[in-house]
Amino acid sequence: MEKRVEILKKHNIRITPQRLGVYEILLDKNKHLTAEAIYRKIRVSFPTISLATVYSILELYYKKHLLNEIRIDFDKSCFDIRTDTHHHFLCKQCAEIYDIDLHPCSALNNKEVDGHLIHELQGYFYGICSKCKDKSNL
Amino acid sequence: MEKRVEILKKHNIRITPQRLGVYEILLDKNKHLTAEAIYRKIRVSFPTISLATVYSILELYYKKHLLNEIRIDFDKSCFDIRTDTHHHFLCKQCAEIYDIDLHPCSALNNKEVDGHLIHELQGYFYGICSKCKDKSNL
DNA sequence: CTTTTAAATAATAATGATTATTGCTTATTT
DNA sequence: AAATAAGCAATAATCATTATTATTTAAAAG
Repeated sequence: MEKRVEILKKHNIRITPQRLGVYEILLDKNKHLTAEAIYRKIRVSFPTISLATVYSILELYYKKHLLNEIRIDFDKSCFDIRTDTHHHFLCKQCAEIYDIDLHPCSALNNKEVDGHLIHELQGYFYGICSKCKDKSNL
Repeated sequence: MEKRVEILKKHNIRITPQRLGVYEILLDKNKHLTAEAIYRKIRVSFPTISLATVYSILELYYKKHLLNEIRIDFDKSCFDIRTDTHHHFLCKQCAEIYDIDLHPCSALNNKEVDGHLIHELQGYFYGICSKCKDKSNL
């Protein structure tokens, strides 16, 4: 059985071409896509798909823990197939989002802070990315 | 000169009753208010104020670094007069937002991650707060 | 203290991301 | 192959935030 099909079935998700299409786009190297960006991409293979369908598929995947929704840009959500805990950096100049892996993150090693039970942690870094920094220094 | 007036003047902000009112509400112990919540509170003393004015005052204060905007709840921004770096916890049960101060935060001590220049860091923790946890354990 | 004028406010409309609705279509079950 | 439960497309609705504009007001100057 194909890998994508296998994963979706494992999570009790009914297989449809639209769902496979969205999943494939998410798997692509280009990460942190907005719903709108996914919509634009999937319309190449599914010209009649609607944006609402993209949202509903993303919501389904989120509930099944197949993706991570991040809101580093206040205006819109981005979606990421990486579901292990990691953080994000948003460049204020080029708007690119980078993954950030903090190795010895004290906050992550604890299950609690101030007596509160932690289920999830999102770290959002804002600044100027290395590429833009280099360009300014020319 | 009154304290609030002094602070606003120091930041080259023209004094208006509406601005003083919003500032007073932000100073109140009840932190992390949404624009809507601030609007509801200030209408007691300024019944004709409009929500757009509240937003414009908040934007002004943000640009002058008099407040911090957080987006721990995806749906709406919250505003906080604490401008020093600290993090936040959102209880999934009661929706209360708590301040989190991480003492030895490795991420904060650095000015860079992966070669990117950090200007700002927002840490959002999600889970069950101590109060709700205690209630469940009765 | 009045006049001036540049900025702030109120009222309202517009925007834009996300969600809800509904009738038709498709995937699984019988 | 028929039945049925779920998914989809199209579209409308929602809701936070932003833009617009005419009116009002705060600060500066006379």
